[in-house]
Formats: sequence, structure tokens, C-alpha cells
Amino acid sequence: MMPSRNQWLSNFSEWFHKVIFEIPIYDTRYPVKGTGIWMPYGFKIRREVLEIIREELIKTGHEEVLFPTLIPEYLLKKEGEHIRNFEGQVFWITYGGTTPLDVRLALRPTSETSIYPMFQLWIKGYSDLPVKIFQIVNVFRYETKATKPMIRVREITTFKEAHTAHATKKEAENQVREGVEIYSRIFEKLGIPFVVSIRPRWDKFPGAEYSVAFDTIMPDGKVLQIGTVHFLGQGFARAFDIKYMNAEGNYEYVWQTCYGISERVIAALLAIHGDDHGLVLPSIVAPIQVVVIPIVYKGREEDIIKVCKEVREALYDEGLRVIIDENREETPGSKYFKWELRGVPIRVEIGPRDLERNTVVLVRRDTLEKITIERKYIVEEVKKLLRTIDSNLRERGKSWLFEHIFRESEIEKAKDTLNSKGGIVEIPWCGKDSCGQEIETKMDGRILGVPYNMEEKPISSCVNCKVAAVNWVRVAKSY
RNA sequence: GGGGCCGUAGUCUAGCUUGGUCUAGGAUGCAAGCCUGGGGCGCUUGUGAUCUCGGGUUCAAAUCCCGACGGCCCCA
Repeated sequence: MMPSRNQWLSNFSEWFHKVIFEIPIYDTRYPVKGTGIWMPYGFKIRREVLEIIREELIKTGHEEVLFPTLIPEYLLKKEGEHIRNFEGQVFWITYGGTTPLDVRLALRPTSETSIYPMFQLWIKGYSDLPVKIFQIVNVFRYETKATKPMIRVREITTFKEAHTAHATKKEAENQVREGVEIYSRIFEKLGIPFVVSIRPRWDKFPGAEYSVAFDTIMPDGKVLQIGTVHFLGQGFARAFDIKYMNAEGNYEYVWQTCYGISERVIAALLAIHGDDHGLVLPSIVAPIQVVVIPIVYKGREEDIIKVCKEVREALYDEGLRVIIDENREETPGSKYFKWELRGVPIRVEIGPRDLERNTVVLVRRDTLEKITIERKYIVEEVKKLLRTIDSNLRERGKSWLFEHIFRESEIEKAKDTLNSKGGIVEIPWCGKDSCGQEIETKMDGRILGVPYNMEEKPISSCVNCKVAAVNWVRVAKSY
């Protein structure tokens, strides 16, 4: 029996709330708008995700650091475009105890303006470059729209931001490409399908020359931005006077990039693989990869528990995260629901029938398919099945995404498609900002940007102005 | 930025329009016991809400009014 996806599909918001509350993963009842508590199970998933992110960054030469949360007002205001876009959403500390502060302190909305003054001190010569650092911190944004757990929050608890500085423009542009590759690998590992777009000028990161963004499609058809990579050029370097001495003995501004991922990636991870029974977790991030459930009948308790423990040991010795749910007060059926809700990839059932035949029953979470195997093959079978489940999830995620990307060459049809099917609609675009913004209004959607790394160009004309189109552009309803 | 809706045990919810019958009903959860045990079993008993907070109207407020806080939706 394949698990249904009716509620997941038609009432995603409710599904998401219910799942994160009941497991629990994240408690939204804390009385400050837009904040929440990572509960133990959620925290474990978060930690596994962060480990993947760390690993990919460290592997590519990034070093982890930690900057202060507070930014003095004069630093936050150094880069004009940056502050103009953020000032509406900055939380300010204006008092120290009962004393009004002479210099107001901002709770960082992002860390460029706290990190780059230090770059100015650290970078003197060519040999100090490139700098590639990252930190995983909380940042604060006074969101005025309705908040949503993990997706739109006022305290972003899990903000991984990488910052780099380079001697040449070319190097920095290569770094943007590396950033995109790193993020692609991370999402691939998590089985999260994505598209990469170059954000339109009016939607780039404030202070950047251009921004590349990763988007995924949620069950309700709305698009969620799950990662961004920004080419900063020399704008911040000029504002913060970050210079190095080149071979000719002249000072030159560095070229910079930055890129970020937040807990939205966790929201996407939970959402994309889920179904009406709850979460379905890829084994790489599952806090529990295998749960052993004894089917205990009177008089056979000890035998069954003994075999369960042997199975647990065997799997544990292979480095798997495995537990036995020994609770005697709860029926097996109730346990099935409990662990399915939590997305445990494999359930092992062992009852009297299995004892007699030296078998065990494996149940895979993604399809709920039951497989009876000989007990002696448990380790190989479980490992194999975990790989199968992971790749199945990844493929299902990709199919979901591709099934929700449409192409239209006429604006009314594009709007209809977007409204009826959701997802992403690709349309031919002349490339002009004014046309782009008219398209957003006419389609009642948001332009995600033009596809990153897509060679193919449209042959038809711009959906809005009918001038020859230069690019496909992606439009979607977004979070 | 503009407009609208909502807030009752841990959770979901009835009651609010037409103030009094509410000592606030139900489900779920939780606790204890019996019974079960290969898909949320059943039964018994118990537990839990100064009706989000503050102010106002009234003889009387969960119910009407104002504000704050929190949640949700729509439009730009």
C-alpha cells in the first residue's frame, strides 16, 4: 500500500504545522512573533543537515568562524544600498540597562557589515587572499508580513553565511560558480530538487552586483528560496576600504562574494519528502535510521526481545542509528504510526512467526512496502534498502519539480497555468526591467530570474512587449 | 504598505449572532487499572480552561466596545 499524499498536497500548511508540532520538531508557541523552539528531534535533523553543509564547505577550503551578534549603527550604514534595503527590518538595541546608548546596536540582519571591517584589518597583501570563511549563526529580521515557522521568521536560527575575498574579478566569479556547485551538492545529498536562477536586478541582494538563487517547489505549488550566492564586486570593498597590495605595489580593492543558506532548507527537506503519514527522511539526516519493533505475544516476550536485541546490535555495529521500541504499554500499530510520523526510513518487525522461520519483516517508509527476509542477511538488506530509499526519494523529488515546471509563450496562458497548476512557468522575456515588472503584475507572480547555466534561448518574442526575447524567465508564486 | 478574519484545557473544537440557562460541552492527549498485541483496539476511573492579556459598557460579559500581544488570509 503506497501512502497517500492527499493532505500533504491539498492542505500543505496544515500538514506542515501538524507534523512539526506533533513529532515534535519545532514548537511555535513561544510568545514572540516569528520565533520558535527547536525540539530534540528537530534539533537532531538540523544538526545532521548542518554537518553536511559544514563538510562541503570545509572540503572546499572554507574555514568556520564566529562573529558578534551586535553591529554598531555606523557600520551597518556604511554601504548605502545595503542599509536602504534592510533598515525597515532591523531590531535595535537602544538601552544598556537603564542608560540610553550613544551608538545604537543592531541585531545583525546578516553579517556583511560586521565581517568586512575585519577583512579590512586582516587583508594587507596578495598573500592574504583569498579569504574564505563561513559562520552558522542566528540573525534577526523584523518581518512585517505574516510569519511562518522556519519559512518566514524574525529570528533566523540557522543562518549559514560564507564570505570570500579575492584579488581579481575572475577569481571572485569563479567563487560564485564554486558556491553554486557546493550548494548543488548539498541539496543533492538531501534529495531536495531545485532550480538555479539569476535573480532580476530589482530583486538582487542589496549591495551585490548580481545574485544567483536556488528555489524549490513546495507541495502547495509555491516556490521557496533555499539558497543564494551573491557576486558583490567591489562595492563593499570600497565602502569598507578593503585593499591589498598587488605585484606592482599598488593598492587594489578586493573582489567579494557571499552566499547563504538558512533553516528554510530544513523546511524544504521536511516538506518535499513527506506524505499523509508524516515525514519521510533520507537516511543521511534521519536521527533514527532503523526502528526495531517487537511483536510481543504472551509467553514469547523474552525470546522476541532477545532476537530484537541481536538485530539491533548487528545494525549498530555497522554504524547505523537504530533503536528498539520496547514499550509494552503501546500496541505495535500505534508504534507504526508514531515512527512513520517521524520519518524513520526502515522499520524492522519481529514477531513469533519470524522467530519460527528465522526471518524479519522490513518495512520501507517511502512506499510502506513490506519485505520478509532471512534474518542472517539483515545487515546487507538494510544497508541496501536505505540506499534504495534515498535514491527513490531523490528521484521522486526531481520528478515532482520537473512536473511543475511549465513553458508558455503567451501571457494569459502563462497566468492561467500558474494559477491552476502552481509551480514555475518559464516564458520568453526581452530582458528589460520594466517589462519584467509588468509581467509580475500581469501574472500576479514573482520573477525568479533567468535560468543559470542554460544555453538554450527562446525563439519567440517577449510575452509582454513582443520584442525578440533574449532569455527564458521563470515566474512563480513565492513564499 | 492597504484590507479582512481569528484567539475557549497540552492539542483540536462547541458555545458568541439574540449578554443571564456556562458551575463552559465534546474529541484527543495525559495518569491509573483491566484487556489486548503482525496497522492508531476496547472498557472503567481520574486529570486538565481564572474562556490570550489590559481597560470599558452593564445589575450581569467567553459572548458587546477599545487597545496590546499572538495566529491566519487576501490585495499591492
